[in-house]
Amino acid sequence: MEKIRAIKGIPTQIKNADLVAQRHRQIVDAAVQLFIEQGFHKTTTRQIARAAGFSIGSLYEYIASKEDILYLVCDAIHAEVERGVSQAMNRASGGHNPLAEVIREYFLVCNRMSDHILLIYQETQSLPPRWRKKVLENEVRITGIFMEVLARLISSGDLPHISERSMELVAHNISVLGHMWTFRRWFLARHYSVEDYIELQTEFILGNV
Amino acid sequence: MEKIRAIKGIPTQIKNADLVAQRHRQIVDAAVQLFIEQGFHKTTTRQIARAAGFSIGSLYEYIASKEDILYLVCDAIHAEVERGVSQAMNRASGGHNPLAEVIREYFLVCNRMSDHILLIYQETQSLPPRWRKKVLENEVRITGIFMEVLARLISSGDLPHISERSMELVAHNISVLGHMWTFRRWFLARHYSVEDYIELQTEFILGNV
DNA sequence: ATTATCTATAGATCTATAGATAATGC
DNA sequence: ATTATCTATAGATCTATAGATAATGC
Repeated sequence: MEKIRAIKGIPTQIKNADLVAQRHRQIVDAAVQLFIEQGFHKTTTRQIARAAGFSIGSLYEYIASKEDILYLVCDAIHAEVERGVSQAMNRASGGHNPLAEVIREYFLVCNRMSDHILLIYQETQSLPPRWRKKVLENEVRITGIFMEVLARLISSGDLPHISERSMELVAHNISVLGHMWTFRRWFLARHYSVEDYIELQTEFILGNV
Repeated sequence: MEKIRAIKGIPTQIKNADLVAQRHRQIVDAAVQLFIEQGFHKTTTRQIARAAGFSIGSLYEYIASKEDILYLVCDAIHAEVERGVSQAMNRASGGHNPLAEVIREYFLVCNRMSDHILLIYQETQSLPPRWRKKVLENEVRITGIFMEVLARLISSGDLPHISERSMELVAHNISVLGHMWTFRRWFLARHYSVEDYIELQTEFILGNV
Protein backbone atom coordinates (compact mmCIF):
# COMPACT_ATOMS: atom_id res chain seq x y z
CA MET A 1 0.00 0.00 0.00
CA GLU A 2 1.38 3.38 -1.02
CA LYS A 3 1.32 6.09 1.54
CA ILE A 4 -0.31 9.13 0.02
CA ARG A 5 1.37 12.47 0.55
CA ALA A 6 -0.38 15.80 0.30
CA ILE A 7 1.05 19.23 -0.38
CA LYS A 8 -1.33 22.10 0.42
CA GLY A 9 -4.09 19.55 0.85
CA ILE A 10 -3.66 18.15 -2.64
CA PRO A 11 -2.83 14.42 -2.66
CA THR A 12 -0.05 13.04 -4.85
CA GLN A 13 1.83 9.76 -5.34
CA ILE A 14 5.07 11.61 -6.08
CA LYS A 15 7.63 11.12 -3.30
CA ASN A 16 9.95 14.05 -3.95
CA ALA A 17 8.37 17.01 -2.17
CA ASP A 18 10.62 19.58 -3.86
CA LEU A 19 9.61 18.24 -7.23
CA VAL A 20 5.95 18.55 -6.28
CA ALA A 21 6.51 22.17 -5.25
CA GLN A 22 8.30 22.89 -8.53
CA ARG A 23 5.61 21.22 -10.66
CA HIS A 24 2.91 23.10 -8.75
CA ARG A 25 4.69 26.34 -9.58
CA GLN A 26 4.86 25.34 -13.25
CA ILE A 27 1.17 24.45 -13.22
CA VAL A 28 0.22 27.77 -11.60
CA ASP A 29 2.33 29.83 -14.00
CA ALA A 30 0.81 28.10 -17.00
CA ALA A 31 -2.77 28.09 -15.73
CA VAL A 32 -2.94 31.67 -14.50
CA GLN A 33 -2.22 33.00 -17.97
CA LEU A 34 -4.68 30.65 -19.66
CA PHE A 35 -7.41 31.36 -17.11
CA ILE A 36 -6.98 35.11 -17.54
CA GLU A 37 -7.16 34.80 -21.32
CA GLN A 38 -9.93 32.22 -21.64
CA GLY A 39 -11.53 31.75 -18.23
CA PHE A 40 -11.44 28.60 -16.14
CA HIS A 41 -14.10 26.59 -17.94
CA LYS A 42 -12.87 27.25 -21.44
CA THR A 43 -9.33 26.25 -20.56
CA THR A 44 -8.65 22.52 -20.91
CA THR A 45 -6.39 20.42 -18.73
CA ARG A 46 -4.47 19.49 -21.88
CA GLN A 47 -3.72 23.16 -22.59
CA ILE A 48 -2.45 23.58 -19.05
CA ALA A 49 -0.25 20.47 -19.30
CA ARG A 50 1.19 21.62 -22.61
CA ALA A 51 1.88 25.15 -21.37
CA ALA A 52 3.47 23.78 -18.22
CA GLY A 53 5.76 21.61 -20.32
CA PHE A 54 4.63 18.08 -19.50
CA SER A 55 1.97 15.58 -20.52
CA ILE A 56 -1.64 15.34 -19.40
CA GLY A 57 -0.74 12.11 -17.62
CA SER A 58 1.98 13.82 -15.57
CA LEU A 59 -0.33 16.72 -14.75
CA TYR A 60 -2.67 14.33 -12.99
CA GLU A 61 0.18 13.01 -10.87
CA TYR A 62 0.33 16.43 -9.20
CA ILE A 63 -3.34 17.31 -8.89
CA ALA A 64 -6.47 15.22 -8.53
CA SER A 65 -8.90 17.42 -10.42
CA LYS A 66 -9.10 20.52 -12.57
CA GLU A 67 -10.55 22.42 -9.58
CA ASP A 68 -7.33 21.75 -7.68
CA ILE A 69 -5.52 23.82 -10.30
CA LEU A 70 -7.91 26.72 -9.84
CA TYR A 71 -7.31 26.55 -6.11
CA LEU A 72 -3.53 26.61 -6.54
CA VAL A 73 -3.93 29.64 -8.82
CA CYS A 74 -6.19 31.57 -6.45
CA ASP A 75 -3.96 30.79 -3.49
CA ALA A 76 -0.84 31.95 -5.32
CA ILE A 77 -2.53 35.21 -6.31
CA HIS A 78 -3.62 35.95 -2.78
CA ALA A 79 -0.16 35.14 -1.47
CA GLU A 80 1.31 37.70 -3.84
CA VAL A 81 -1.26 40.37 -2.96
CA GLU A 82 -0.71 39.74 0.73
CA ARG A 83 3.03 40.02 0.35
CA GLY A 84 2.63 43.34 -1.46
CA VAL A 85 0.29 44.73 1.16
CA SER A 86 2.44 43.59 4.09
CA GLN A 87 5.50 45.21 2.61
CA ALA A 88 3.56 48.39 1.96
CA MET A 89 2.43 48.44 5.58
CA ASN A 90 5.93 48.13 6.95
CA ARG A 91 7.28 50.77 4.61
CA ALA A 92 4.42 53.16 5.28
CA SER A 93 4.43 52.98 9.08
CA GLY A 94 6.85 55.83 9.49
CA GLY A 95 5.58 58.23 6.83
CA HIS A 96 3.75 61.51 7.01
CA ASN A 97 0.25 60.15 6.50
CA PRO A 98 0.51 56.40 7.06
CA LEU A 99 -3.08 55.52 6.02
CA ALA A 100 -2.78 57.39 2.75
CA GLU A 101 0.54 55.62 2.16
CA VAL A 102 -0.95 52.17 2.73
CA ILE A 103 -3.91 52.93 0.49
CA ARG A 104 -1.57 54.15 -2.19
CA GLU A 105 0.66 51.07 -2.08
CA TYR A 106 -2.33 48.72 -1.95
CA PHE A 107 -4.00 50.39 -4.92
CA LEU A 108 -0.76 50.08 -6.85
CA VAL A 109 -0.71 46.36 -6.06
CA CYS A 110 -4.29 46.13 -7.37
CA ASN A 111 -3.22 48.01 -10.48
CA ARG A 112 -0.30 45.64 -11.10
CA MET A 113 -2.38 42.54 -10.41
CA SER A 114 -5.55 43.74 -12.06
CA ASP A 115 -6.18 40.67 -14.21
CA HIS A 116 -5.39 38.31 -11.36
CA ILE A 117 -7.75 39.93 -8.89
CA LEU A 118 -10.47 39.99 -11.52
CA LEU A 119 -9.93 36.27 -12.04
CA ILE A 120 -10.58 35.61 -8.36
CA TYR A 121 -13.81 37.60 -8.50
CA GLN A 122 -14.99 35.61 -11.49
CA GLU A 123 -13.95 32.09 -10.65
CA THR A 124 -14.10 31.68 -6.87
CA GLN A 125 -17.60 30.27 -7.26
CA SER A 126 -16.23 27.48 -9.48
CA LEU A 127 -14.24 26.08 -6.55
CA PRO A 128 -15.54 23.17 -4.51
CA PRO A 129 -16.70 24.38 -1.05
CA ARG A 130 -13.55 23.18 0.69
CA TRP A 131 -11.29 25.31 -1.52
CA ARG A 132 -13.68 28.22 -1.73
CA LYS A 133 -13.62 28.49 2.04
CA LYS A 134 -9.84 28.75 2.04
CA VAL A 135 -9.86 31.44 -0.65
CA LEU A 136 -12.40 33.50 1.27
CA GLU A 137 -10.25 33.18 4.38
CA ASN A 138 -7.37 34.66 2.40
CA GLU A 139 -9.58 37.61 1.53
CA VAL A 140 -10.45 38.15 5.19
CA ARG A 141 -6.80 37.98 6.18
CA ILE A 142 -5.84 40.67 3.69
CA THR A 143 -8.64 42.91 4.92
CA GLY A 144 -7.34 42.21 8.43
CA ILE A 145 -4.09 43.97 7.53
CA PHE A 146 -6.01 47.19 6.91
CA MET A 147 -7.79 46.72 10.22
CA GLU A 148 -4.44 46.55 12.00
CA VAL A 149 -3.29 49.77 10.38
CA LEU A 150 -6.50 51.55 11.29
CA ALA A 151 -6.42 50.23 14.86
CA ARG A 152 -2.83 51.35 15.32
CA LEU A 153 -3.51 54.83 13.97
CA ILE A 154 -6.56 55.23 16.15
CA SER A 155 -4.76 54.16 19.30
CA SER A 156 -1.87 56.51 18.52
CA GLY A 157 -4.32 59.35 18.09
CA ASP A 158 -3.51 59.87 14.40
CA LEU A 159 -7.10 59.03 13.54
CA PRO A 160 -10.24 59.99 15.48
CA HIS A 161 -11.79 57.21 17.53
CA ILE A 162 -14.52 55.17 15.83
CA SER A 163 -16.32 51.99 16.85
CA GLU A 164 -14.76 48.59 16.16
CA ARG A 165 -17.60 47.70 13.76
CA SER A 166 -17.23 50.92 11.87
CA MET A 167 -13.49 50.41 11.59
CA GLU A 168 -13.96 46.88 10.29
CA LEU A 169 -16.27 48.12 7.57
CA VAL A 170 -13.81 50.85 6.57
CA ALA A 171 -11.15 48.14 6.18
CA HIS A 172 -13.48 46.21 3.85
CA ASN A 173 -14.23 49.38 1.93
CA ILE A 174 -10.54 50.00 1.32
CA SER A 175 -10.15 46.41 0.07
CA VAL A 176 -13.12 46.68 -2.26
CA LEU A 177 -12.31 50.15 -3.61
CA GLY A 178 -8.92 48.73 -4.61
CA HIS A 179 -10.65 45.83 -6.37
CA MET A 180 -13.04 48.27 -8.01
CA TRP A 181 -10.12 49.57 -10.03
CA THR A 182 -9.77 46.06 -11.46
CA PHE A 183 -13.40 45.22 -12.19
CA ARG A 184 -14.45 48.67 -13.43
CA ARG A 185 -11.20 49.29 -15.22
CA TRP A 186 -12.97 49.12 -18.59
CA PHE A 187 -14.68 52.35 -17.57
CA LEU A 188 -12.40 54.03 -15.03
CA ALA A 189 -9.15 53.77 -17.00
CA ARG A 190 -10.77 55.78 -19.78
CA HIS A 191 -11.42 58.68 -17.36
CA TYR A 192 -8.72 58.46 -14.70
CA SER A 193 -5.06 57.52 -14.48
CA VAL A 194 -4.09 55.28 -11.55
CA GLU A 195 -2.66 58.34 -9.88
CA ASP A 196 -5.94 60.25 -10.33
CA TYR A 197 -7.79 57.29 -8.98
CA ILE A 198 -5.59 56.96 -5.92
CA GLU A 199 -5.78 60.67 -5.18
CA LEU A 200 -9.56 60.93 -5.48
CA GLN A 201 -10.29 57.73 -3.60
CA THR A 202 -7.89 58.66 -0.82
CA GLU A 203 -9.79 61.90 -0.40
CA PHE A 204 -13.03 59.97 -0.38
CA ILE A 205 -11.85 57.49 2.23
CA LEU A 206 -10.05 59.97 4.50
CA GLY A 207 -12.98 62.35 4.27
CA ASN A 208 -14.79 60.75 7.12
CA VAL A 209 -12.38 58.49 8.97
CA MET B 1 -36.13 32.76 -48.57
CA GLU B 2 -37.34 33.31 -45.02
CA LYS B 3 -37.00 36.73 -43.60
CA ILE B 4 -35.24 36.52 -40.27
CA ARG B 5 -36.66 38.54 -37.41
CA ALA B 6 -34.70 39.56 -34.38
CA ILE B 7 -35.91 40.49 -30.90
CA LYS B 8 -33.29 42.24 -28.75
CA GLY B 9 -30.72 41.39 -31.37
CA ILE B 10 -31.41 37.66 -31.13
CA PRO B 11 -32.46 36.13 -34.46
CA THR B 12 -35.44 33.76 -34.66
CA GLN B 13 -37.55 32.07 -37.33
CA ILE B 14 -40.71 32.40 -35.20
CA LYS B 15 -43.18 34.90 -36.71
CA ASN B 16 -45.32 35.70 -33.69
CA ALA B 17 -43.46 38.44 -31.82
CA ASP B 18 -45.59 38.14 -28.68
CA LEU B 19 -44.81 34.46 -28.52
CA VAL B 20 -41.11 35.22 -28.80
CA ALA B 21 -41.37 37.68 -25.93
CA GLN B 22 -43.25 35.15 -23.81
CA ARG B 23 -40.76 32.34 -24.52
CA HIS B 24 -37.86 34.67 -23.77
CA ARG B 25 -39.44 35.40 -20.41
CA GLN B 26 -39.83 31.68 -19.73
CA ILE B 27 -36.23 31.08 -20.73
CA VAL B 28 -34.98 33.87 -18.46
CA ASP B 29 -37.03 32.71 -15.48
CA ALA B 30 -35.77 29.15 -15.84
CA ALA B 31 -32.17 30.06 -16.57
CA VAL B 32 -31.69 32.66 -13.85
CA GLN B 33 -32.45 30.13 -11.13
CA LEU B 34 -30.24 27.46 -12.66
CA PHE B 35 -27.35 29.87 -13.23
CA ILE B 36 -27.54 31.08 -9.63
CA GLU B 37 -27.55 27.52 -8.32
CA GLN B 38 -24.98 25.96 -10.65
CA GLY B 39 -23.27 28.73 -12.58
CA PHE B 40 -23.50 29.31 -16.33
CA HIS B 41 -21.06 26.65 -17.49
CA LYS B 42 -22.38 23.84 -15.35
CA THR B 43 -25.95 24.47 -16.49
CA THR B 44 -26.89 22.61 -19.68
CA THR B 45 -29.20 23.87 -22.39
CA ARG B 46 -31.33 20.76 -21.81
CA GLN B 47 -31.86 21.71 -18.16
CA ILE B 48 -32.93 25.19 -19.22
CA ALA B 49 -35.35 23.82 -21.83
CA ARG B 50 -36.85 21.38 -19.32
CA ALA B 51 -37.23 24.04 -16.60
CA ALA B 52 -38.79 26.42 -19.14
CA GLY B 53 -41.31 23.76 -20.10
CA PHE B 54 -40.37 22.93 -23.68
CA SER B 55 -37.95 20.79 -25.65
CA ILE B 56 -34.34 21.45 -26.51
CA GLY B 57 -35.40 21.79 -30.15
CA SER B 58 -37.88 24.53 -29.34
CA LEU B 59 -35.35 26.33 -27.17
CA TYR B 60 -33.10 26.76 -30.17
CA GLU B 61 -35.96 28.34 -32.14
CA TYR B 62 -35.77 31.30 -29.73
CA ILE B 63 -32.06 31.68 -29.23
CA ALA B 64 -29.05 30.92 -31.41
CA SER B 65 -26.55 29.98 -28.73
CA LYS B 66 -26.24 29.31 -25.03
CA GLU B 67 -24.54 32.71 -24.65
CA ASP B 68 -27.70 34.38 -25.90
CA ILE B 69 -29.47 32.99 -22.85
CA LEU B 70 -26.86 34.47 -20.53
CA TYR B 71 -27.31 37.81 -22.24
CA LEU B 72 -31.10 37.72 -21.83
CA VAL B 73 -30.60 36.90 -18.15
CA CYS B 74 -28.09 39.70 -17.50
CA ASP B 75 -30.24 42.20 -19.35
CA ALA B 76 -33.36 41.24 -17.38
CA ILE B 77 -31.48 41.58 -14.09
CA HIS B 78 -30.17 45.03 -14.98
CA ALA B 79 -33.63 46.12 -16.09
CA GLU B 80 -35.03 45.16 -12.70
CA VAL B 81 -32.21 46.88 -10.79
CA GLU B 82 -32.64 50.01 -12.89
CA ARG B 83 -36.39 50.04 -12.31
CA GLY B 84 -35.82 49.75 -8.57
CA VAL B 85 -33.27 52.55 -8.52
CA SER B 86 -35.36 54.89 -10.69
CA GLN B 87 -38.37 54.43 -8.46
CA ALA B 88 -36.22 55.05 -5.41
CA MET B 89 -34.93 58.24 -6.92
CA ASN B 90 -38.37 59.63 -7.63
CA ARG B 91 -39.63 58.71 -4.19
CA ALA B 92 -36.58 60.10 -2.43
CA SER B 93 -36.40 63.46 -4.21
CA GLY B 94 -38.63 65.21 -1.68
CA GLY B 95 -37.30 63.73 1.56
CA HIS B 96 -35.24 65.14 4.36
CA ASN B 97 -31.87 63.86 3.17
CA PRO B 98 -32.38 62.81 -0.46
CA LEU B 99 -28.92 61.25 -0.96
CA ALA B 100 -29.25 59.09 2.13
CA GLU B 101 -32.69 58.03 0.92
CA VAL B 102 -31.44 57.02 -2.50
CA ILE B 103 -28.53 55.10 -1.00
CA ARG B 104 -30.89 53.33 1.36
CA GLU B 105 -33.33 52.30 -1.38
CA TYR B 106 -30.52 51.23 -3.70
CA PHE B 107 -28.85 49.13 -1.02
CA LEU B 108 -32.21 47.48 -0.33
CA VAL B 109 -32.49 46.63 -4.03
CA CYS B 110 -29.00 45.11 -3.83
CA ASN B 111 -30.07 43.15 -0.78
CA ARG B 112 -33.16 41.79 -2.52
CA MET B 113 -31.29 40.98 -5.71
CA SER B 114 -28.13 39.77 -4.08
CA ASP B 115 -27.81 36.47 -5.97
CA HIS B 116 -28.63 38.14 -9.28
CA ILE B 117 -26.05 40.90 -8.96
CA LEU B 118 -23.45 38.35 -7.92
CA LEU B 119 -24.28 36.34 -11.04
CA ILE B 120 -23.51 39.35 -13.23
CA TYR B 121 -20.16 39.84 -11.51
CA GLN B 122 -19.25 36.21 -12.08
CA GLU B 123 -20.51 35.56 -15.59
CA THR B 124 -20.20 38.81 -17.57
CA GLN B 125 -16.83 37.61 -18.84
CA SER B 126 -18.50 34.52 -20.36
CA LEU B 127 -20.45 36.73 -22.78
CA PRO B 128 -19.27 37.28 -26.33
CA PRO B 129 -17.88 40.82 -26.76
CA ARG B 130 -21.03 42.13 -28.42
CA TRP B 131 -23.24 41.17 -25.47
CA ARG B 132 -20.64 42.03 -22.85
CA LYS B 133 -20.52 45.56 -24.20
CA LYS B 134 -24.27 45.95 -23.79
CA VAL B 135 -24.17 44.62 -20.24
CA LEU B 136 -21.41 47.06 -19.30
CA GLU B 137 -23.43 49.90 -20.81
CA ASN B 138 -26.29 48.92 -18.49
CA GLU B 139 -23.91 49.21 -15.56
CA VAL B 140 -22.84 52.69 -16.66
CA ARG B 141 -26.46 53.77 -17.06
CA ILE B 142 -27.34 52.71 -13.52
CA THR B 143 -24.32 54.56 -12.16
CA GLY B 144 -25.52 57.54 -14.19
CA ILE B 145 -28.66 57.70 -12.09
CA PHE B 146 -26.54 58.34 -9.01
CA MET B 147 -24.66 61.02 -10.91
CA GLU B 148 -27.93 62.80 -11.67
CA VAL B 149 -28.93 62.77 -8.01
CA LEU B 150 -25.55 64.10 -6.94
CA ALA B 151 -25.56 66.78 -9.63
CA ARG B 152 -29.04 67.92 -8.65
CA LEU B 153 -28.17 68.11 -4.95
CA ILE B 154 -25.01 70.03 -5.66
CA SER B 155 -26.73 72.57 -7.87
CA SER B 156 -29.49 73.06 -5.28
CA GLY B 157 -26.86 73.68 -2.66
CA ASP B 158 -27.80 70.63 -0.57
CA LEU B 159 -24.31 69.24 -1.14
CA PRO B 160 -21.04 71.18 -1.24
CA HIS B 161 -19.59 71.77 -4.67
CA ILE B 162 -17.10 69.18 -5.93
CA SER B 163 -15.50 68.62 -9.29
CA GLU B 164 -17.32 66.69 -12.01
CA ARG B 165 -14.67 63.96 -11.94
CA SER B 166 -14.88 63.62 -8.21
CA MET B 167 -18.67 63.42 -8.39
CA GLU B 168 -18.51 60.73 -11.05
CA LEU B 169 -16.23 58.62 -8.89
CA VAL B 170 -18.54 59.02 -5.89
CA ALA B 171 -21.39 57.73 -8.05
CA HIS B 172 -19.31 54.65 -8.93
CA ASN B 173 -18.43 54.19 -5.27
CA ILE B 174 -22.10 54.15 -4.30
CA SER B 175 -22.79 51.54 -7.00
CA VAL B 176 -19.94 49.34 -5.91
CA LEU B 177 -20.55 49.63 -2.16
CA GLY B 178 -24.07 48.36 -2.88
CA HIS B 179 -22.62 45.44 -4.84
CA MET B 180 -20.14 44.82 -2.03
CA TRP B 181 -23.05 43.73 0.13
CA THR B 182 -23.72 40.99 -2.44
CA PHE B 183 -20.19 39.72 -3.04
CA ARG B 184 -18.97 39.97 0.57
CA ARG B 185 -22.25 38.84 2.02
CA TRP B 186 -20.64 35.58 3.19
CA PHE B 187 -18.65 37.76 5.61
CA LEU B 188 -20.70 40.91 6.16
CA ALA B 189 -24.03 39.25 6.91
CA ARG B 190 -22.41 37.47 9.85
CA HIS B 191 -21.43 40.81 11.40
CA TYR B 192 -24.02 43.32 10.21
CA SER B 193 -27.75 43.38 9.44
CA VAL B 194 -28.74 45.16 6.22
CA GLU B 195 -29.87 48.07 8.34
CA ASP B 196 -26.49 48.22 10.11
CA TYR B 197 -24.78 48.07 6.77
CA ILE B 198 -26.89 50.86 5.29
CA GLU B 199 -26.38 53.07 8.32
CA LEU B 200 -22.62 52.65 8.52
CA GLN B 201 -22.03 52.95 4.79
CA THR B 202 -24.23 56.04 4.55
CA GLU B 203 -22.09 57.65 7.24
CA PHE B 204 -19.00 56.63 5.33
CA ILE B 205 -20.23 58.04 2.03
CA LEU B 206 -21.73 61.24 3.40
CA GLY B 207 -18.65 61.81 5.54
CA ASN B 208 -16.84 63.59 2.80
CA VAL B 209 -19.32 64.53 0.08
C1' DA C 1 -50.07 26.00 -46.26
C1' DT C 2 -48.04 27.87 -42.62
C1' DT C 3 -46.23 28.00 -38.18
C1' DA C 4 -44.52 25.96 -34.03
C1' DT C 5 -42.75 21.98 -31.62
C1' DC C 6 -40.57 17.61 -30.85
C1' DT C 7 -37.41 13.48 -31.21
C1' DA C 8 -33.24 11.67 -32.27
C1' DT C 9 -28.56 12.25 -33.03
C1' DA C 10 -24.27 14.13 -35.43
C1' DG C 11 -20.23 15.82 -34.20
C1' DA C 12 -17.14 17.51 -31.21
C1' DT C 13 -15.46 17.89 -27.12
C1' DC C 14 -13.07 17.08 -22.32
C1' DT C 15 -11.62 14.98 -17.81
C1' DA C 16 -9.38 11.44 -15.78
C1' DT C 17 -6.96 6.99 -15.75
C1' DA C 18 -4.80 2.48 -17.06
C1' DG C 19 -0.98 0.50 -18.55
C1' DA C 20 3.47 0.98 -20.94
C1' DT C 21 7.96 3.18 -20.92
C1' DA C 22 11.89 5.73 -19.47
C1' DA C 23 15.05 7.39 -15.92
C1' DT C 24 17.35 6.92 -11.51
C1' DG C 25 19.62 4.77 -7.59
C1' DC C 26 21.16 0.70 -5.05
C1' DA D 1 13.42 -1.75 -7.64
C1' DT D 2 11.72 2.48 -7.42
C1' DT D 3 10.14 6.67 -9.09
C1' DA D 4 8.47 9.71 -12.59
C1' DT D 5 6.56 10.36 -17.13
C1' DC D 6 4.15 9.37 -21.34
C1' DT D 7 0.69 7.56 -24.77
C1' DA D 8 -3.66 6.11 -25.81
C1' DT D 9 -8.32 5.99 -24.73
C1' DA D 10 -12.56 4.91 -21.84
C1' DG D 11 -16.41 7.02 -20.64
C1' DA D 12 -19.23 10.64 -20.25
C1' DT D 13 -20.72 14.58 -21.59
C1' DC D 14 -22.95 18.75 -24.24
C1' DT D 15 -24.34 22.06 -27.96
C1' DA D 16 -26.76 22.57 -31.92
C1' DT D 17 -29.46 20.92 -35.86
C1' DA D 18 -31.96 17.99 -39.33
C1' DG D 19 -35.98 16.09 -40.34
C1' DA D 20 -40.47 14.42 -38.68
C1' DT D 21 -44.79 15.64 -36.47
C1' DA D 22 -48.46 18.28 -34.57
C1' DA D 23 -51.34 22.42 -34.40
C1' DT D 24 -53.50 26.35 -36.57
C1' DG D 25 -55.76 29.15 -40.08
C1' DC D 26 -57.54 29.83 -44.76
